[in-house]
Amino acid sequence: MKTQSLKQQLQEVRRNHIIDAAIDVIAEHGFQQTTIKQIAKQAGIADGTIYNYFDNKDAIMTAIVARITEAERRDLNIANSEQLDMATFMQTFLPQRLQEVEAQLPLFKIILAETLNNADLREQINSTIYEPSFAIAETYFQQLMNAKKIPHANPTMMARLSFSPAFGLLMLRLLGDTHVTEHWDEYSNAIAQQMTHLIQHHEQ
Amino acid sequence: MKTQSLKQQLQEVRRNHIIDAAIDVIAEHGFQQTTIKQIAKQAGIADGTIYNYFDNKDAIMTAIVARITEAERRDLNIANSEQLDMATFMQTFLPQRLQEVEAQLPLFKIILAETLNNADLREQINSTIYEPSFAIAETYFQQLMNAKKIPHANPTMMARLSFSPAFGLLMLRLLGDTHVTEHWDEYSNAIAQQMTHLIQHHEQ
Amino acid sequence: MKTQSLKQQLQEVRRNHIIDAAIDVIAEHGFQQTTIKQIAKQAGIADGTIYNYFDNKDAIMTAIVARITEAERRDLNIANSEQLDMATFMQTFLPQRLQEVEAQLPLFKIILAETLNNADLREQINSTIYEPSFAIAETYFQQLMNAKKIPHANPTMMARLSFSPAFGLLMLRLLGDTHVTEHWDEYSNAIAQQMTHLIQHHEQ
Amino acid sequence: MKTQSLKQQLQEVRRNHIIDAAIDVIAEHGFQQTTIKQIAKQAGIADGTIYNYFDNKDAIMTAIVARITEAERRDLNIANSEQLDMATFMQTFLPQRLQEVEAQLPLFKIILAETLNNADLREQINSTIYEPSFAIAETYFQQLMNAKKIPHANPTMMARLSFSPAFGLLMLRLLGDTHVTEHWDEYSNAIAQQMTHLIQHHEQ
DNA sequence: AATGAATGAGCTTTCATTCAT
DNA sequence: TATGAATGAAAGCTCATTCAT
Repeated sequence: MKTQSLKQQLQEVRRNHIIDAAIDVIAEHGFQQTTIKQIAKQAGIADGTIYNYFDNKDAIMTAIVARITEAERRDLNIANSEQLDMATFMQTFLPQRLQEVEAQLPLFKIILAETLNNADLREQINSTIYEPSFAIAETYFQQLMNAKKIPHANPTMMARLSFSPAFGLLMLRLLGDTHVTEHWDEYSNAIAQQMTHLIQHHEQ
Repeated sequence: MKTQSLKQQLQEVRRNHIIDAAIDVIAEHGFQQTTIKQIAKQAGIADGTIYNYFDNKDAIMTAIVARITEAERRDLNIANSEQLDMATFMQTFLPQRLQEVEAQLPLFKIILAETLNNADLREQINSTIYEPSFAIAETYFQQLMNAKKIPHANPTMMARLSFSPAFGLLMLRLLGDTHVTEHWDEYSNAIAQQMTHLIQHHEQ
Repeated sequence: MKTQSLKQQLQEVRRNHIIDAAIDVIAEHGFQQTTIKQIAKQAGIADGTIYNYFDNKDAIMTAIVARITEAERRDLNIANSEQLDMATFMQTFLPQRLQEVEAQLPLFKIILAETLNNADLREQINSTIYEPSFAIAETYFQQLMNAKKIPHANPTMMARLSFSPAFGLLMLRLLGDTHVTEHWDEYSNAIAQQMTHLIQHHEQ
Repeated sequence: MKTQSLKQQLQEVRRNHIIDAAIDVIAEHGFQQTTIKQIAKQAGIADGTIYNYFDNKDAIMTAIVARITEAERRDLNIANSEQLDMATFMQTFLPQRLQEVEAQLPLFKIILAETLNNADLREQINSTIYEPSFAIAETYFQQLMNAKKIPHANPTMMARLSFSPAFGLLMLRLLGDTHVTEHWDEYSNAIAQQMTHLIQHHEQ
């Protein structure tokens, strides 16, 4: 555990306050469309103050990405360490995570939109989150195949096909589908079931 | 069919030429990051000339959206009119459409990114493309249910769950997943199968 | 001779117009203290227009320096090519050049002030103007020494000592000495005489 | 002598400490380019503390100027009071002072650069240092003329012409001439000799 | 119709200055 | 008195848009 001086802790609090404010306004209109003035206003501070906490506007995006990256790394570690059996994973862990996603929707929206437009960020997200996540899934499927618990197939493709429904559902949510938004819990459960089903009956 | 004067037809050709150029450069770095100068250069014309064909920069985005809207409307009409049976639809029409998507990836990317950032555009896309498409699917599923060809379920939710895998796969592609990109045909076929499977065995 | 298209000539004219305006205002308050807005106002154009002719503010300084550099190079070539004997050089060429300096005082002031504060510019001026000028003078003195027309001495030091009076006078002028300003012609003649005298009676 | 309270003396010490720090950093890149933060850092204090000793940034420049002004006034008084004969002045006092200049080069550089850019400061320096210095020299030369120790001439012009070599040499030094920098003692002696020579043989 | 130079609003960023601690 | 975070005016620069040619 890190011990921080009071001053450092205050700095951290204020920095997070700015990131929160930034997420609020950026989620509304996108990163490029959001001005430093807007973020400052949302945070209730002056424009210049932001530059006491971030080198430049891009550094705010970096901090937002770091937030997701750290959250994901934590989750990956959990997923890795818990060594759940498939049934538990699919019926308990996955739906839970999908439901948790709800709290992070603005974050996902920001990063997704920016990732589509920014090759550097795309590369970064790919190498720090996306690929490691799929690598874990692939290993997992491979183990299940070796143990004959699921039919033999290409684990790389299987991983992508298995997670596509969840990705797609997330997109529908982000694009503002009313029914998905209003019945998010049902959908997330259904998707988890779907994934289980797909994995069990997978054939290439 | 509208008959257009030669002058109008020429106008239309040049307008489309500008839209093509715009799609090329916008797909690279996003709409906001693309300048009128870049579009003009790509189109081989002067900045000012663009304003003879579009009221302002936003109108270019509107035109890009219109292009997809029209393509979708055409496809919806076909889907509607052809009255395909489910097997044909799933095994022939859908994979074909997913493969066709490849040619329109830049277009999807642009519109997706912009849709995430722009509430007005989101609303517009929802009402002109998204909702009508799902409405058709819902009706279709309802008919299948009534004919007892598939199990009874909530067609609204079923539609969304059925198309999520395809949406998700498209996202993986847009986010630059190497394996999906390199094996697009296999993936699109697999997704079509998956959708069929999901619909057949749907239960809520 | 370069032949330029009309468009290029117009560009050149407008560019020079901006440089002229820049010299006017910068000579008043210095480069750093002068804003793009001030230069634009002096030139009678909008701020943004300046950026059609210069990449950034520094490029304006570079252009100002280039003006002096080119003028100096021209003069160095003349001095080199004319192979003047010492008497002619000291009594005709030098006073003439000192008097001509008057027209370029604002330019000298700007570059001098900036040179004192900017190590990069200092290095550039040193290598393109300062050192080549002294190199010519040193060679010249060396030749005179070899020909026994002047006493033997260290030509490097001699060059610097000989030109110091002229430098010093220029400084007095730039610093606003009233008497020097009002009797510039007399001073410039006297300095030329002084230099001749110094060279003739040089001893280290 | 003023008697100051301990508090006042401490104040004075800290104030001078800040001025020293300011001279160090300003000499590097110029007054405008130097920030209060840089000066504070160099002085080892906080930004805000500077404002306990100076009203604003300009006041620091004023203090730097005052330092030179006082040094000059002290020297002028000495020069005035000592009533040196010309030979002693030229051969002893002047070279000594030129060599002393070396210690004050950063100060000269700062003030020179700022004087070129700032008309108010120029006026101030002129009236407090420049003109009084030349006035003394003029009087001195006048006395020598009256005593027939030097040829009759215009003492105003003579003063300026006599000191130009020293000014010029100082400029070469400030502009970074390598040879002058590395042989400063030789140059300062030579310049003193030169000035003597010029005064002795002066003719207008 | 096509051009592209000119425009100026609006952006990011800097930094002298203030003031609560 | 010393601190340094907060402030916001003002800078350099970009770029959608206009319009004389």
